[in-house]
Amino acid sequence: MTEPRLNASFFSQFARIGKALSSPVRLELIYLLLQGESSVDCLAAEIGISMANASQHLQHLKSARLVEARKEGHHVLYRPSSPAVADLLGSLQRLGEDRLLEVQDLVARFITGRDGLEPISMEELLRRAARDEVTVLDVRPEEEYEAGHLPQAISIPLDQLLERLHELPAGIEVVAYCRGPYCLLSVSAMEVLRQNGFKAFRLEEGYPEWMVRNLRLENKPETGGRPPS
Amino acid sequence: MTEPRLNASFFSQFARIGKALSSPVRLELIYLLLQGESSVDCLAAEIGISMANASQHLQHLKSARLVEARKEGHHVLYRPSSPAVADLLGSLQRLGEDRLLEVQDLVARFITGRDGLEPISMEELLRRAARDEVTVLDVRPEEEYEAGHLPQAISIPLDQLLERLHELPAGIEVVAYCRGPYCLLSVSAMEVLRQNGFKAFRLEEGYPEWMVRNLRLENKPETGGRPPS
DNA sequence: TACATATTCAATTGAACTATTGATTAACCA
DNA sequence: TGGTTAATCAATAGTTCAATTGAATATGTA
Repeated sequence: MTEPRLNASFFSQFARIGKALSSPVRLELIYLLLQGESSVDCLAAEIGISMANASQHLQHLKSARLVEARKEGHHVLYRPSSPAVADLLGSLQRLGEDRLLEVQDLVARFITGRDGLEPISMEELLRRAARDEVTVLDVRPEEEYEAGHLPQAISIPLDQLLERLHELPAGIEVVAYCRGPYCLLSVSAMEVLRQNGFKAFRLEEGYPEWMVRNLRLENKPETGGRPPS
Repeated sequence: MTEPRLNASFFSQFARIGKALSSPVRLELIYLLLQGESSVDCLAAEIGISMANASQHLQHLKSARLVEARKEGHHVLYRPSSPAVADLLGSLQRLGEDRLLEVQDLVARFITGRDGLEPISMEELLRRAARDEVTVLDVRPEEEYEAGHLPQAISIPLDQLLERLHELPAGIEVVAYCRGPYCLLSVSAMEVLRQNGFKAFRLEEGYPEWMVRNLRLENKPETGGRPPS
């Protein structure tokens, strides 16, 4: 009988994906790309690295098939290659939060602990939204909103929030969301809103989490923007 | 307003986990540990590497909190630190199978394509098992069976299968399972069984996949062995 | 207590990875 | 056609990583 030893090349293939996830820079690139497709120079500027460096990391991600690229004008636009990427990053984050004390520390320090701003859950949001009790506010940069957002959400990027507060319906509570549990945009947004007399909450999950969960819902509610192709 | 730039240390922490997943050897170690806890020399022997090398990789995994160790006699037994590890590896495999053509090739060559031995699904198995129509056969090494197995499964390791065929109830079809979709034990088992007149099928998923899905079931069926602590 | 076994530690080697720099290609615009 | 911008390529130096070897540390057994 042939010894049914599994070829080691299986594991080498999966290790390619592991390698892609092994650099903080690449993880941040993926994280940003999950907000919507973006060009190399935007990404480089957002992270604060050189374009050549960003380009190389993106090539690395592309060769592991985690992202895809298309050319438009003089820009090359990268995007995640599949919803399974969001899923994988979600698993990674869950495990990290579960097992790495350092992450728990950082979460407590930067997010949860900030003067009792407890977040609300997606279920809670959907419940209140169904009864028109809330304004859903997207505080990410405008391009990310345009690449896709939660249904009924209105867009006011955080840096314009103060001067555009009048656009928000008065007397209705506001739920702000951003890129995800580790993004601080909605935390700051809540502080601004509360200081200006709004009853405001923060959605813990962000757009990528919503995408993942939405894909698993049978009856998907109308999506606001185009889903990432 | 303070620029709410997310500290790069978040990504560095998650990259620790990515690094742990970036070596084929470490992936294989995790894969084996998902079958049940095991000692360093067993793992080293199974993979075919030196003990010092295995030890170092295991320490690497431990420092990323993917595995834990306990001492028993002169053996140190390692095990996955959390069910979330199985979940992460599942996500990784799904993405790999989805995106990496090389994996698809290997799967087709070694597993699916082997003379039309189409596998059955877990749902199918549960349906047939409920009506006592099948014998569920665990063909992994005995220690792995003892560390945990599917309900009602009987254990005959592949290398003993030929001489222990008489233990299987005659006239009832057999569903063999092993470590998972990339494990060839159940493929070989099917061949042996069919050559000896049994109606035999292969469960595509293995023990780890069953664990993950079982954890998500509300009404969990009685577990056969002890769940990994 | 001495010995054998299982595991880890420490040091070394060569290979692989990261970020930087400057040069090069490709697409658009005047 | 020449200029400008975006992106990639190529070469480099510093760093990290993997596997090997041999020594050191426990832990149980004769």
